[in-house]
Amino acid sequence: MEKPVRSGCPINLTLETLGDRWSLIVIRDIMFGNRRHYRDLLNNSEEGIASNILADRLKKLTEAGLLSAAPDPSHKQKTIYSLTEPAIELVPLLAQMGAWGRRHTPASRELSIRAQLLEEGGPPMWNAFMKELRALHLGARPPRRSVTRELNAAYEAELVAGKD
Amino acid sequence: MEKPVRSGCPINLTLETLGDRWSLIVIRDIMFGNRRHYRDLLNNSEEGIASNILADRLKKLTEAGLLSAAPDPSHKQKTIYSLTEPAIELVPLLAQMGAWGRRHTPASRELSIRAQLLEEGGPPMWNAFMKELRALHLGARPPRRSVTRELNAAYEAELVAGKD
DNA sequence: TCACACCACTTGCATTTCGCAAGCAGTTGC
DNA sequence: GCAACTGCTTGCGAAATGCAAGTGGTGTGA
Repeated sequence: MEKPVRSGCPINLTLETLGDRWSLIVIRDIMFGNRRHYRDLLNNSEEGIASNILADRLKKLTEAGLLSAAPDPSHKQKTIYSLTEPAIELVPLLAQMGAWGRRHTPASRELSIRAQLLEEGGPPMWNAFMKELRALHLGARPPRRSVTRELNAAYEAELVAGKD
Repeated sequence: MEKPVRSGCPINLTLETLGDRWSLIVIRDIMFGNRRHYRDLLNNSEEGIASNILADRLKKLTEAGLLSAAPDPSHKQKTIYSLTEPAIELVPLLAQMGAWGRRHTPASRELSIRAQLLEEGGPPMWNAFMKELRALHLGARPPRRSVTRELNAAYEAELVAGKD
């Protein structure tokens, strides 16, 4: 029943679960944007994902063990999506993607302060951020310093400054 | 004429050029397998890429400035594909992909010694490897130490040892 | 010189995935 | 009680993918 695996190469295996145009966008929005509900992800995605694609990705990512879905206690109809540990450990990968895109992509605009911070911060900042994600998504003990706050503050400041 | 960009987020921009099932596989084979010709990439790819898809990706990656194509002086009919500097700077990203796939993927078999070496070696090894790629693909001055040789030696040894 | 293998692709066609718009049953807020 | 909102689903045309076969040109051995 399982989809056959093309090869055992770990790069290929990563590509088989995440190698499409939307999976990592969804994870990015949950990770950096802290969007935890379907509607949030659907409407507040800058890229405009289609509803059926979003539903499909949420299902597949959940089946792949990268997300977990739970009912929201404050609202019977809402489902709350959380990152799992494997997804949290995508932080270094996303940091590298951001860094590469920022440097080598034609249209890379200035609106990438978070990628820049993550790039400059390097592994220590990634680790701090991952700790914080574990607190938010896995219920672990929260760290003292909030990297998310730093990232978002910088992002908001930039939005106000040079809106496009 | 250009395809519209979904958003300026650098992660998204990276995904728009590399976010499909084959682009990074092709780059991986050129990068780690040193396959420089169409036939090489077609036949020796473990994943079995289709010929039309390969042609399409080579074209797109060349247009995106990640590969360059040149006639092979030793054989008039052959085209030799080289990585460009932006593609070489994907080494950290691919290293992270390999590391993640090795750790979090169900079928990740032992046949991933290169990913492990690259993971353990960290940024210093990535940099050494990138230097060597610049020598191979851009005609830069070759470094003293060959990381490629190390990686490939380890890979061959493993192939002999635990063939699957 | 002539057949034959090899070169980088193309072409045609069936299957799968994507993307858009609309719809749906249940829930909440006023 | 009704409109707005919840997480999805459905239908359908368009695009991407995968497979097999073919094309025109070239190097190579007899």
